[in-house]
Amino acid sequence: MTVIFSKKCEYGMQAILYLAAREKGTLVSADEISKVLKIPREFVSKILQSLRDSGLISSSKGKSGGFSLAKPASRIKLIDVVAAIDGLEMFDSCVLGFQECSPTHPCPVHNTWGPLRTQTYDMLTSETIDKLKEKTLHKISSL
Amino acid sequence: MTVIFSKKCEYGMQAILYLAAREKGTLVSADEISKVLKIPREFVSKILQSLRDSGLISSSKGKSGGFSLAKPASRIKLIDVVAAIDGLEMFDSCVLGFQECSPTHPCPVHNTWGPLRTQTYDMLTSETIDKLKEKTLHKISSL
DNA sequence: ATCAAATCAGATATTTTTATCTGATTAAAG
DNA sequence: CTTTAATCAGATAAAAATATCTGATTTGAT
Repeated sequence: MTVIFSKKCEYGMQAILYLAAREKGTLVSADEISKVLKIPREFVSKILQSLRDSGLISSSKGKSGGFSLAKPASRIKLIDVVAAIDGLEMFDSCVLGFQECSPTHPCPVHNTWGPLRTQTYDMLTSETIDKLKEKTLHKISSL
Repeated sequence: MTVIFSKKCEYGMQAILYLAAREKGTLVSADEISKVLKIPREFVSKILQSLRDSGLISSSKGKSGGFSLAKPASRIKLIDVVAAIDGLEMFDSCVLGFQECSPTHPCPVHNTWGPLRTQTYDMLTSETIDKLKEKTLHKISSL
């Protein structure tokens, strides 16, 4: 049973949205993120580390350390998080799992699937973390 | 890294499409399906068994036994295979992984994601195995 | 200086998915 | 009636995804 993105990726998107929503110059600890978003602490910690490695967020160690966005929220898109965690393979591999699936050797749903995939990609590319800030605040307040 | 459907589901869709394309009253063995579609024999065998349990295909044992569609290809849709194998949870769970995600407590991408998901669902619902028969034949001939 | 609170890296554990093995059963054909 | 080619059920194995543990390091505050 699949749900588009891996748990890691879902958590990563939640976390980075939370960072953007929560941000007022202060650093946010993995512990806080874990508690608010109900993600296992050590797991979200690893995910945050990988997002840092990808350059989307930055971290500082020691007491009162934590995480923050590495660049303006307006310059971070959902697709960046997907690319960093799940990769973009899903956007150019065959939905029916055929090895080669191209315009010259299309799978049976190649043409109907294509536009849907493109729309999905475009959506993830146009949604910046910044644009989603208000909605994230609302969502968080209901957790 | 996710690709929408599980391997099982991809293989299941390929196999049922193959059955429809291949069908001229004859039964098709798991071995043939495995070879043509390059799916591990015992694995596709299990998948075929589960599709039989779901009532989409039927099987007969013994020499010259094999599998065939359990009903007219025009009455089998891709969504039936997805429902049988991966389940339909992906069509009503939150794409960002939030526990509750509803119009009253929407996740940040609830409204942009909704239409895309609906379109995807509709596509899988309108594509019958029968309609995809010709395209499947073309695809098979290139394997 | 010591303590406390945090990240960090690497190892380990658990669960799920993917794949294979074993042997039983069935049924057509020689 | 024996052989052969197939499904079938259940167990097992291997790989990947998810989650946890351990202890080291960093850094601000007491």
